[in-house]
Amino acid sequence: MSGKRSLIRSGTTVDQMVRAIGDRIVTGVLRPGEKLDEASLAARFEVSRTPVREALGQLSVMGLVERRPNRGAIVAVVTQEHLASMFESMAELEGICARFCAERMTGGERRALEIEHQSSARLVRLGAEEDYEYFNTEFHSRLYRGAHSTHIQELTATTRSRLAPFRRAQFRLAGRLAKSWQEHDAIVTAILRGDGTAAGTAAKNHVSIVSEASAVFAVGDQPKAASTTQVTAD
Amino acid sequence: MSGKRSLIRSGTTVDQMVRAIGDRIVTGVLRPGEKLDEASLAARFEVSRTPVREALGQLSVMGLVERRPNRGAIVAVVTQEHLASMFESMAELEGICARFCAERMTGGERRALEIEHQSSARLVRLGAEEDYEYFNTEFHSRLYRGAHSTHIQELTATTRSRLAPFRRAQFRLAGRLAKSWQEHDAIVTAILRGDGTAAGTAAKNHVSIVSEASAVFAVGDQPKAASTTQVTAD
DNA sequence: TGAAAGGCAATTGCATACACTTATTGCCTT
DNA sequence: AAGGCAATAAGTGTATGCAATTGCCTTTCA
Repeated sequence: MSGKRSLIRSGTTVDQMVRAIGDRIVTGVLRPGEKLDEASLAARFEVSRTPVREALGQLSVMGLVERRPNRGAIVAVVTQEHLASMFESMAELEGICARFCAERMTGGERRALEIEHQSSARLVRLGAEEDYEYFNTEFHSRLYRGAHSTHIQELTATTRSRLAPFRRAQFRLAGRLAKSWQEHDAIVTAILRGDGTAAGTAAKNHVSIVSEASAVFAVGDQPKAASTTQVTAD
Repeated sequence: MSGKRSLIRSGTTVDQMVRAIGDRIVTGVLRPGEKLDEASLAARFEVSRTPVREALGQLSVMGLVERRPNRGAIVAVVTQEHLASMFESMAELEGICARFCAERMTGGERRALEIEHQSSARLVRLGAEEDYEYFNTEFHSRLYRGAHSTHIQELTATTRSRLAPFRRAQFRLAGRLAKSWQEHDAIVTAILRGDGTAAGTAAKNHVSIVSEASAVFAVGDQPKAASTTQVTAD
C-alpha cells in the first residue's frame, strides 16, 4: 500500500472504510439496491478486501447495507412500509428530544439555539437553500444534544442517517424553505418557554411533514443523486 | 462449550460468533469490562481470528463491546449516566409501542394479549419467577410487534438487549412479581379500551420502575451472574 | 425450439501469514 | 534505590491465498 490515508485521516482502515462507504450511501453516490463488490471497493480505496469486508459487516448492522450470505452485499433497499416506519419513528424521536430540550436545556443552550435559529431567517429570505441546509442540520443536532440523553441522541442520529438517502429528494419544493423555518420557530418558541408537550408536538409534526414530502420518492423511483451536495431543507 | 454449531445452526461463521459472544454478554457470562482476546475466542470456538474480529466489530456497532484501536476489545462498560439514559429511552420507546398498540392492534392481537396476560396471573400466585420471566419477555415482545412499526420494533429490541446485562440484578425483589403484573394489567386495560395516551403512560411508568430497581447495580458493583438463567420480572 | 443438466468462471468466506503498535520487563544510569 | 530507556514479547491490524458456494453459459436431449 502506498500513500493510503490521505484525505480521511483517523482510526484504522476499517473505520475509514465504514465512513467512506457509509458517506457514499448516505449522500446518494451509491444508490439503494446497488451491488457492493468487495474486490472493486478494495481496489477503489487501495486496500485489501479484509477491511472492506469488515466495513460491510458493520454497515450491515447499521442497516445501511444488506448482506446475503455467499451472494454479496447491496446498498440497503427499504420497502415503502419500512420507510414509513422509519419516518414515523424519527418523528417520535425528535418529539422526545424537543420535549427533553424544553425541560433540560441550559440557559446557554437555549440562547445559542435561538440566536442560530434567528440568524437563519436571513437565509430563507435569500433562498439560500444550500446554506440553509447546513443550518438545518446544525439545528437538529442541537435538539439531539440538548435532550441531555446520550442514548436518545444515539438512536436519533442513527435513524437520521438511515433516512438520509431518502430525504434528499424533497429539496427545492415550492415554499418548503419558509415553511421549514416556521416549523422550527414553533419548536424554538415552545422550548424557550419550557413547554415540553408543545415542543414535542411541534417537532413531531415537523418531521411528519418532511415524511410526506419524501414519501413520493420511495422504492422503484430512486432520486437521481443530482450532485454530491445534499439539500433537504427539512 | 465444545460442539460449537450444534444448537446455533444458521448462517455464516461470523453470524454464529456474533450470536455466541453476544449471548454471553447479554446473559452475563461475560461481564462488563472483561477483556475479549481475539486469539482466545478463536481457540475457544475453534475458528480463525478473522470471523472473531468481524464479530467483535459488529458487536461494537451494536454497543455490546467497546473497541480501543490497537488495544483490544472489552465488554462494553456503561457509565451510570449512560445507563440511566438507556433506561429512560427504553421507557419512552415502550411508551410509544403501547400507544401504537392501543391504536393499531388487530382484534386477534388484542385477544391474544389479554389471554396470555390473564393466564400469567397464575404464575404470580405460585411465585414462579422463572416461568413468569418467560411470559414477561413474551408480553413485551407482543407490545413491540403490536405497534406495527418495524423500525420502532428494531430500536426497542436493540435497546432492550443492551439493557439486558443490567436488569438481571433486580430479580426476586420483594413483591416485584405482583407489582409487575399489576403494571402489565394497567397497560393491557388501556390498550383494550383503545386509550393510547393511558397505555403509553402506563408502559413508561412500568419501565421507569424497573429502571429504579436496577439503578443500584450500575458500574463498579457488577451483578455476579448467579446462573445462566436470567430472571428479571419486569 | 425449449428446457434441463453439467461445467466453468467469478465472488464470497475463512484461514494463515506478515507488519505494526503497544505493553512489559529488565537493565542501566543518576 | 528510583526512574527512565531500551529491548522484547504479546496482541492487534492488514494482506494474501485457498476452498467453497453461486450464478451463468453451454451443450445436449426431448
